[in-house]
Amino acid sequence: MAKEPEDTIASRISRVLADRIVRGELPAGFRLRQDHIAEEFGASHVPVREAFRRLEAQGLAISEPRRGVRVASFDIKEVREVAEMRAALEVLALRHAAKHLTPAILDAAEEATREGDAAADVHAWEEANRRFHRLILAPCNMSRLLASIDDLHAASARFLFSAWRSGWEKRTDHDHRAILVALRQGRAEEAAGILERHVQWIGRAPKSTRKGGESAEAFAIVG
Amino acid sequence: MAKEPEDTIASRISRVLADRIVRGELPAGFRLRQDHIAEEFGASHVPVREAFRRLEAQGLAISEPRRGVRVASFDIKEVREVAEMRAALEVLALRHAAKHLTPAILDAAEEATREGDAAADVHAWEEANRRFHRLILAPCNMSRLLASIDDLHAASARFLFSAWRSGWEKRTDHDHRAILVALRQGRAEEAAGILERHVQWIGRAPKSTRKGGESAEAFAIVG
DNA sequence: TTTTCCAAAATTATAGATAATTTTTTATCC
DNA sequence: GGATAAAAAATTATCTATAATTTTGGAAAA
Repeated sequence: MAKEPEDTIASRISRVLADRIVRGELPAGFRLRQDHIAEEFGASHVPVREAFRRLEAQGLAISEPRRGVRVASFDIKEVREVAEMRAALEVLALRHAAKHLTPAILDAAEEATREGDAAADVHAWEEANRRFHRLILAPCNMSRLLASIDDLHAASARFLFSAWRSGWEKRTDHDHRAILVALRQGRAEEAAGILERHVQWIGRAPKSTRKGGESAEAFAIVG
Repeated sequence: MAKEPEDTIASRISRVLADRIVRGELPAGFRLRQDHIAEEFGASHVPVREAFRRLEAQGLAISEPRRGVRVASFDIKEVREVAEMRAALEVLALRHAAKHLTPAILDAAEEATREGDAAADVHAWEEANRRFHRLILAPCNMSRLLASIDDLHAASARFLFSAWRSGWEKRTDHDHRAILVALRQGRAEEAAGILERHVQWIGRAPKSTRKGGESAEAFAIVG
């Protein structure tokens, strides 16, 4: 039979909850009550508690002993922190991945870029964006590094979805294309430099902000 | 009352087990049986399972559904991976911490270096080394980043302890001193550069290896 | 009306019990 | 003797039950 990625109730619960947190269905500070969640999944609270420990480690929930678990809050400062960590780690991953990249992988990454440009909503864009990054980084073959980057992507996506509650307009991702051009021509360091600046944009207000200022839409959409 | 750092049985178990794994008391591949551990701690297996999830997230254990949890294996490739991640993230942390460093902090870091140089065994050295890094990085005030670095330090220490089963000889840590000199003189970028090279040495065989070759002692002690 | 205290309800953390799976042992066959 | 299969033991994953803690919702006092 087609075996699921993971087989335990705890891992299923943690995946579903992580997804809800990232998508903003569960808002920051929301209290995660173990019995309620257990009931929803038709399980007892034992696997729920295990799922909590996982979410905690991913930075998506915080637990206070005897006082329960809440969806982690995040402010713009933490978004910047995640962006800088991503920049540092993705550059590292790309430097190692570069020598293993094949034309087929780069074609798939270009396809992901096109799908991102054509995305009809923010969720579709995020999925394509994440796929792009994963495609060009996975060949580094460093599983711990990739796992860390995945967790950081989740945090980034959470910010993206929370900031982008309103309409979506298509645009062209020039950074992704420039990265691919550099990689195709074997200029890995240049690609890494573009990637670094690209990811660093997350959580920065774009240059031409109107006086409006504080609005959530005032942040650049990048990733 | 003086409250413990964390208060649940699960967190206590995970801390103790993490320590044993890092120190090599529990060898790679060793099977962690939940009932045995529960019995040792006078607890039930529920908190033990929660501790397992934490160790898994830290990369110290791996869990296969229905087949139990084992101490994570690690080879030289993973040690290098951890070293590179540490280099990338510690440089990032230091760049942010630099502007918040005070003479008092740098004095404490120098004291940690002296204690490392005077250390009588590998455990004392590791403790002092870790303290040095933590002191100069903590002022970056980025909790997620610091937590990641802590986990990577644990992985590094595990390698250090496994490689250094034999005698210990004192030596002087010139890198730490050079970093402190640069920081005292406000040359943060230079300090970051030294730190990067310093951490990158982990898991690299030293230049002047005798033909002996594969022996565990053939790796540089740095960190 | 606001504050303070106390009881009721909800919730967490843990223990003990059970079904299902994996591992080990033992017996059997070639 | 070594391989194989069945039976026994050990172990995992989960559920149900219970003690302890925290939160909630008033009632009494200021």
